[in-house]
Amino acid sequence: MLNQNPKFDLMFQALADPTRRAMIDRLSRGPASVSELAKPFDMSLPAVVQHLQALEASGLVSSQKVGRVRTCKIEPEALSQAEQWLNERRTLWVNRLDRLGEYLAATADEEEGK
Amino acid sequence: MLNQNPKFDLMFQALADPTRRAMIDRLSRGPASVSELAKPFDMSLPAVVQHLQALEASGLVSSQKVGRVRTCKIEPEALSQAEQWLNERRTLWVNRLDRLGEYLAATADEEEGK
DNA sequence: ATTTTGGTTAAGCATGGAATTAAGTAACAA
DNA sequence: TTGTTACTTAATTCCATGCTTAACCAAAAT
Repeated sequence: MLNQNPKFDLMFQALADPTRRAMIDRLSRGPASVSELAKPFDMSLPAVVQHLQALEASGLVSSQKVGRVRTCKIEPEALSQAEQWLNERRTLWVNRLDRLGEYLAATADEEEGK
Repeated sequence: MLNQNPKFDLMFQALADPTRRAMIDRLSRGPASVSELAKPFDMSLPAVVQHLQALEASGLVSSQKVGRVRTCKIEPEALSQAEQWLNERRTLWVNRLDRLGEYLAATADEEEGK
């Protein structure tokens, strides 16, 4: 299916939960089955699967089932899209600050040299 | 107060809402008052202020009141922290993929040369 | 002094999210 | 073939979120 347009609502929503961030953290170290993913959490399996669904719906994680085990992995492109959204806004702001700094410096120079 | 520890729950929660992302987008172009921020939205002022509170609680935005107008601005450090969280996990995964690629390549070479 | 502007507080409502338990299915193992 | 493993589905509960209106307050303008 390879849907490429970023679903920021779902992505950031998915990232807002500590359980789901822990899952991403785990998956960043390599693929895992559902029950492997569930092991660290004091939580029913259906609860874990619901978190997983949130992660998949957002595109941050994908999975495929072989036999009876579903293996999950990170989708780095999606992570990257969220990253970029933040980066663009931040650099816009920071560059604006820089230009303001230059302007103030220039103005000060003029004052000095007048 | 200058609290420096990242509140990822609140940050990503704040980012999950399109109205709040639009506000950050607006603020990336420069500071704004509450009513300036509210203008683009078809929404009551209290609703906008509640969004703003979510943004401030997360640390992504700060504001200060002078006279009766409250001026809001982006906190680039907070943006950066969220960005880094994503980046660290993504690069971990990608590097792992690279090493796996190298391993497979090396194995193929051995096969070839045996 | 009165009105307008810019924002705040509070109460209430509707929807959605995180968890549970219980029951079901399908693959693999003995 | 019978049991165990690895999930899946469904129903339910409970709390959080996003929004509304109404009433309020204090600074600025007239």
